[in-house]
Amino acid sequence: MGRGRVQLKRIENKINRQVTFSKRRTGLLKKAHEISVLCDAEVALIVFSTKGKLFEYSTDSCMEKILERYERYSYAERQLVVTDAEQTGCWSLEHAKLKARLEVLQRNQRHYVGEDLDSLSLRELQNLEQQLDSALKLIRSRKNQLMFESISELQKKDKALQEQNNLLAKKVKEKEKGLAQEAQWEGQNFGQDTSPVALPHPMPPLTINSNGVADHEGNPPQHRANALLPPWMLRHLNE
Amino acid sequence: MGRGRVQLKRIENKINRQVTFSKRRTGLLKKAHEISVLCDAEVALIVFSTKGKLFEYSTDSCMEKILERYERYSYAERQLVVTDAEQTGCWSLEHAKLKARLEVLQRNQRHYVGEDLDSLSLRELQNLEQQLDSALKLIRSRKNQLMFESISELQKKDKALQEQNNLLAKKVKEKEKGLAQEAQWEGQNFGQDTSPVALPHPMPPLTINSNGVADHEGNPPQHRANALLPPWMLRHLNE
DNA sequence: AACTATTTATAAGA
DNA sequence: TTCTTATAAATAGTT
Repeated sequence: MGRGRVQLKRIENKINRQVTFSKRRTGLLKKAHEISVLCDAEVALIVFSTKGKLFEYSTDSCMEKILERYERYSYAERQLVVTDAEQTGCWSLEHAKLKARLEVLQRNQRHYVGEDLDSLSLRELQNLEQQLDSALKLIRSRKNQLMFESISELQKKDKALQEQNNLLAKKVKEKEKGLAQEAQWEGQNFGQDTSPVALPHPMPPLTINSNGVADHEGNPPQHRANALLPPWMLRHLNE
Repeated sequence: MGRGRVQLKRIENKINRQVTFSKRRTGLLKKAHEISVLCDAEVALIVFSTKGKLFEYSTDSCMEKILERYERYSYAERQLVVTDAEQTGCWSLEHAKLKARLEVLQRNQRHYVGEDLDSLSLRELQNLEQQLDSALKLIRSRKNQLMFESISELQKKDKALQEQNNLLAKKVKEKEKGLAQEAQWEGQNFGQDTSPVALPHPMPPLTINSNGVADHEGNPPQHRANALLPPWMLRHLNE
């Protein structure tokens, strides 16, 4: 569009090239703006002159926004990359993957606590129910195992303490006797309370089914555990 | 440049806009390429259509290189310089954070499906149990709601079909009468089977408790639902 | 997707 | 650079 045809090759005359650059750059930016407005498109145009000067146009002056959109779009399209610039891209890809995975997990997590269920189909709900149901069984089993371990440990301790108690009581009695004799001999007596200590919580007999699972039928399990256990046991639950 | 002036504003006619976009896009890309070659400039052009489709041109197909150059240039210009190392560090920090969060979520997720329970204390187990228990309640409630919705919808359909069926049966009978009369007159009869079609699954009466939750006590819920529903219902469960 | 009447862009000249 | 102008290119409306 001018007084002569132009071949598509670098203009060798420096002045000419500079002039043409100036004119065409103006035209290009104008056309970029036009298509953006006329056709409701989002355009980003970046031009570096030979000398390194920057000219740019972007729809609504949101260059960064558009470039980000571009990155997202083109990463989704692309697959693997290698060079320096591309290594950066690869990292960002990793990042995007991580993010996506995180989102999936978070979504699942919400489902596991019973939130956001409206987005699930009946089939999915059924799977979820099944999964939670069996998880719950495992958890209860483990919980009971831990509780019974605690109990038997405490029972052992209890027994050991009682024995020690008896032993001490015996010794004290013997000492008393000796002292009584000395007192007979020396006319003195340092008397003490030496009756055996009564244990506060005699353990009830416990029966456990074969795999260590106590039965939970229907009702709220959390109250259940508390109701079954004496206070000292609850204190023991704090790990 | 066409048969009429064009005002610089969005083309309202959708078809026109789409056509114009296509034409101008071609022109724009061509011109971008031309200035790039003729004037030895580096050009990056990104266009998103209204519908979100991407079109791009970049000198030597090095979009990323040019975008990086742009970032450097424009950051330098804005004096918002973040050094390369800093940028990397920041990004890597983000990355690490994401990863950590992911790990936490994954750990939780395992607990939610009843795995890796040995690492939990009795207290934690109890919390988990409680959480899953209430989630399960919510899930079952939602599931039942969905099922009942399906059922009532199908009941409606059933009713409508039955009515239509009756109507059709009536019509056929009338036609038959007419034909019979004709046959009397003409000595012929084109008889057809005109009895109403029997519906295969008459719905049982359903009762629902106030918040749409059917009771699940103890046993495997997945078998439960299947056992409760006739085969046609199960087919309906595939969302 | 073609066609073509016009408008627009721009090469060359001043 | 900028303006002018002849001409090439682009494209709006039409088929």
